[in-house]
Amino acid sequence: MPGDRRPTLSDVAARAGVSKSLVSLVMRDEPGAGPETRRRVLDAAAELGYQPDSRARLLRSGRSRLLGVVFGIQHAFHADLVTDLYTAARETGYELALSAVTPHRAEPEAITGLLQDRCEALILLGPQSPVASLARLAERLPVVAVARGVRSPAIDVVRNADADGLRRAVDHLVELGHRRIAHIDGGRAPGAADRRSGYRDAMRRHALGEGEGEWRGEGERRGQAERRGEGNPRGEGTRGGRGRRGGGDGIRIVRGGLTEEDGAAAARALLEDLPTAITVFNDRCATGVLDVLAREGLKVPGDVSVVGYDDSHLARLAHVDLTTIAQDTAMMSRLAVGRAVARVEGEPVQQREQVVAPHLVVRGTTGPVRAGRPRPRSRR
Amino acid sequence: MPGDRRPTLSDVAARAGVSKSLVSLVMRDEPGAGPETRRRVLDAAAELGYQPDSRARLLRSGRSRLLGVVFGIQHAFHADLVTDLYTAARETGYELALSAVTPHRAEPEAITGLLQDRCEALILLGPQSPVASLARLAERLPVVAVARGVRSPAIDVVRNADADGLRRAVDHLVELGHRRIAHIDGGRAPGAADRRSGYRDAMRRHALGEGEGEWRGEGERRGQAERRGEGNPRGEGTRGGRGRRGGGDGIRIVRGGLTEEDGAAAARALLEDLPTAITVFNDRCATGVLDVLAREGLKVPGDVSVVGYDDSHLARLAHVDLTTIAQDTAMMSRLAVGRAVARVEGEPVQQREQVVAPHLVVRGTTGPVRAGRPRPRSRR
DNA sequence: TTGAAAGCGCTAACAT
DNA sequence: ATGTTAGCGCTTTCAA
Repeated sequence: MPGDRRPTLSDVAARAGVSKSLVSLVMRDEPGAGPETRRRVLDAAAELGYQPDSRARLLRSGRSRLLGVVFGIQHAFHADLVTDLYTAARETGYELALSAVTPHRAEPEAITGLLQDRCEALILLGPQSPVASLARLAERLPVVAVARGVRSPAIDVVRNADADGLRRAVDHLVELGHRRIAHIDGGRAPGAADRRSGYRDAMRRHALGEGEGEWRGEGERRGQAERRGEGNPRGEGTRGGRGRRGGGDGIRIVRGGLTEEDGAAAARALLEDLPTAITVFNDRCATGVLDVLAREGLKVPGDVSVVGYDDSHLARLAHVDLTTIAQDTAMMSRLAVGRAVARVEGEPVQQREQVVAPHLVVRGTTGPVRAGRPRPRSRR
Repeated sequence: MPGDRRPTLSDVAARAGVSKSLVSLVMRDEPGAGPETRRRVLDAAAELGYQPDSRARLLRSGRSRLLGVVFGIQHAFHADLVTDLYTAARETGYELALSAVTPHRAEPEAITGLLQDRCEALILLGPQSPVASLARLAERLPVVAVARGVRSPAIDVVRNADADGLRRAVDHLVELGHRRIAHIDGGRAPGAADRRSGYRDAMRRHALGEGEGEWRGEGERRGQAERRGEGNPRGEGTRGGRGRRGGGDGIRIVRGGLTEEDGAAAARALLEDLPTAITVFNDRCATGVLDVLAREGLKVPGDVSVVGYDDSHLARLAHVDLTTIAQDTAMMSRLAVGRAVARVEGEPVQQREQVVAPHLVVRGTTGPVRAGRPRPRSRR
């Protein structure tokens, strides 16, 4: 019952009739113990239900072999990354210490916890802290930012080529014959600026770039500041912008966001003058778009094609079956863990930033462009 | 830079010109140090960027003040719980240690990690392990199971009154005039059996209970075994059952599951003979139902009313706006943490099982029953 | 191959 | 109010 003291190394040693040192060796699978001794020790440990105390172990050895991971508990994409991070870490002999960012637990708090646990490096998923404070953090221990480009020489970055991803989405749609292609963006979310420019570049490359209009309902101009992605990417300023176009092809960017709701709002804004294809900031947002389209009685991909981003679980669901741009989370996780370990072990490092190529996953929401204008069946 | 040794208590003591004990006291905010000393120590600590080493601290004090939390990283509902668990823990002076279950990291592994961290109690969200192994675990330390009823005297349980929840859903629909009410269940997921019986009971109480038919496509009969909720609740046996009814009111249960996909499949099965209202195992599954209904051109709640379960983020999204049964995650989290702490501190405990009442949250997917039969616009 | 002893950074008990 | 000492459970010398 919970009340007996837990067995320690000494208990095992006593029971096996050997010294603590031997038990220590055996438990860590180090060479230096005879086979017979090894067996006796293992038996004793099993009988006592001995579990090594990681705290004492790490205290003494001076290192924790712990990689701290900060993630947003509400982010499906972070969940995918964490899953792969566990796998990647297992191969390196380091353990993961998880610390969640929640609506009531901000990033600094999540980080502090990990520092007290003496993590040897930090892997931050989509970090929201200002670059300056991340840089300060990096003075204390290696910091790897994943899925957000951080412009600081002190911080390693693993991200996917966002611009490239959107280029692939547009290329795919153009191949299918689409010319009226809109983009629902991610506002100030990490990666959103790059995805916007990827969309813009691709449109121009296909000679669909003329006639770009205002895209923010508030009439606010896009500035440099937003490229830095500072501030909270969620929950503010995501009201759907009004896409104003007089017809013809052209770049058309509507303010979206990270959530289903953002996507739904943006989709409603597009209904006035529907394009034949929509590229969306991420899968979650695309789900909201699909939902609105369905309620309007529009066929996907018959009337409108939709491309998401992330290849999250959502996209793979049979009834969603979303064509999307996949981020290679397994690769990104391996790189993040690898880099963290390299820094901890003082290995030389080439490039501070590692960019992973995304790839297109064609599913059921994209198809050839149709003749004639789709009409929404009704307004909700 | 990462390379200088981190400052220790002794460093701070030396810098402040006092003993380690004083620093220790000050850092823990314990009484016993003069105000002047306190200030000097705090300054020194700040200048050095000192962070206490939780491992050493806990090693020495003989306890970890750590509550281990095992959660499924893909479960949105678990994310809500973890969010609230952090909040609840903060008030008790205990810290949370998170350990995720992923597709490549099973529950036993997640638990082992926490044991090595010397957690003083374990809070398991929707544990999947067999009761026997949970009971064995409970011999070593207090174990609290959340959101799954575990029938073992050794384990504390915090769950919501699932049957009651479904009763509320049915009552609500009946008040709106519905009589043809179906239930899409959660298969063998934790809580699914209770929700089924809640649905059944409520239907009978409203004299809508006659005429229950087969509900599993496989022709399999419901047995006692499934009530125990053993085995993997995900991914198997979730093919949509065929609801066979000849018209008239009655109990109608269709096999669903936990995911959007399960809901979509079940909804398609219902299309043949559409009820006026559907109660669904959970919000995620209900989302799949809504999706299929929208694609069929059916109005919600005009043609069909839908009630979910969980009041997860999904349900709250403006464009989903799902009427649902809310589990009080804040309360459940408080109870779970409270119980874990009580066990750790040896306080006497009344009931092993704490059941939280769910409540109805009326949103936009339920409305008065309509005259006439809805017709699906088309088959997908 | 094995064992004895020191000490990781901290807290608790006991001085002063 | 402050300092001294011992020792948590383990790993790491170092010696046998």
